[in-house]
Amino acid sequence: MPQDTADPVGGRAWQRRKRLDHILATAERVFAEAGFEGASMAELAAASGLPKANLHYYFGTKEALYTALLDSILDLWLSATDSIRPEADPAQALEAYIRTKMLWSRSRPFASKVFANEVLHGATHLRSYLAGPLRTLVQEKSRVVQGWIDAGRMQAIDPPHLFFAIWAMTQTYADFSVQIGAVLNRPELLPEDHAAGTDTILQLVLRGCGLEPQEPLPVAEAGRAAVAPPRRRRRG
Amino acid sequence: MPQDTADPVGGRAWQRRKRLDHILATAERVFAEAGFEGASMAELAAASGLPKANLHYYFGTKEALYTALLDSILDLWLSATDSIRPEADPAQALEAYIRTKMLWSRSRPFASKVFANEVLHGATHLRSYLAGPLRTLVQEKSRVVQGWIDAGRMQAIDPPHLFFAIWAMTQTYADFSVQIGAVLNRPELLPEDHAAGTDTILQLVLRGCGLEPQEPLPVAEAGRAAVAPPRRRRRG
DNA sequence: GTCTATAATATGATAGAC
DNA sequence: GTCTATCATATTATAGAC
Repeated sequence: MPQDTADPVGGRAWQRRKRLDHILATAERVFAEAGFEGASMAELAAASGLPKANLHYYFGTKEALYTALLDSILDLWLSATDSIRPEADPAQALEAYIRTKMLWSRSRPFASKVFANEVLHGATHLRSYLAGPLRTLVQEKSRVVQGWIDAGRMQAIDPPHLFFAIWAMTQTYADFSVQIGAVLNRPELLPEDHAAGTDTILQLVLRGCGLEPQEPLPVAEAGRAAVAPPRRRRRG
Repeated sequence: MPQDTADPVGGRAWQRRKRLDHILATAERVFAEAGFEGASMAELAAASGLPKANLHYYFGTKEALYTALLDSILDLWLSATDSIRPEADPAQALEAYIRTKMLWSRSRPFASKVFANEVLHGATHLRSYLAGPLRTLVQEKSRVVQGWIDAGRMQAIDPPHLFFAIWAMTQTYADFSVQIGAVLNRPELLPEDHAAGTDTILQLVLRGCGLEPQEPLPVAEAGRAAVAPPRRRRRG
């Protein structure tokens, strides 16, 4: 061992990274449930099984820990729109986007809640992200959607507001899961609830954009037997 | 003045009521911006122009003030679904409901944020409301919607999840206004932004439920001129 | 690098003068 | 009824032993 700058796999830096990730994962849950001010360093320490001072050693301040957590969430956030490309089929692209967002609401509900809490309270730590990368992304993807509209490939709609609607409908299954669970009379949301939500959102967006196969419409002519529900795959 | 139990208009009780309402109105804004733990009694006092002890005199504890505020918000909340009645026209009823919800997102954004914050953090103070009056209401209104579907008056859809989607899309213009404003590059949302949002939500829901006049659909046949946007009244 | 003990401050709540 | 002064506690943060 001629040099002590070496840091092989399993070394100190890796140990450190592992501990940082463990703290961040715990903080995601605690901050999601209590908010920034509602969560105390004592609570965060207890939840991660470490002494309070240890958290300060790794992150300095509570706010630094919080912003590190936000950064780790935003990394994930921007990549979801990959399916929205000019050459893609509009229906398939929107469906893939909605399914991806719904998957995250189920797999990363705490991340969604931390983000929601931050925006709800003014996005003090997110201003530059919202007005920067996010706005750029929405502008870019809106041009793609507008291109589909101009080419007659889908019904006209205001593209940015379409994105706002999709974000709202998908993220509500994470952020407002307590309300949805209470209304559906469940202790917590089941996979089939997410599946039914996905079906509903897909129907609203795809039909709303004129992208669903238009089955015989039940317009003014009642008296017919109830139309069969347009059940999609992955039904619960 | 033979009896001192009299309390005419302009009397002490009225003064008291006025002051309570003033405190609640201020608290709505402060709690919306900071959350329950994030808002301090000192901040609430400063915002309402009263000494801290005065707030404690009127409400006792911070939590009592907060729950009083929540109650005043819930009173408003349940009345929005009045238009959803069996004999109503589905399209008109849903449109009226969506417009009412959007109006509140514009006129009472702080109330919406307080509610959102409470649900986001587990709805500790709202459990009985969510599992009680709200669930009952959703069940009742879902039967109405299912009746419309069974009568062939609209496309099949999962009624509770339709309500979740409408809540999410409309309330996002209050709860996430900071994000929407940042993306649209505005210091704050303009009336025309709310109008464009209303148009988008109406299109998704009404067309999504098979309730919009089905204009010539731009299905597979491109090469045609861009279809005219289905602009609704009150456009910005 | 890790953790116990403690400092410095902010907060919810109240006693008691007016 | 109203408000100033103050208490008791909880919180962030750090000093310093190991």
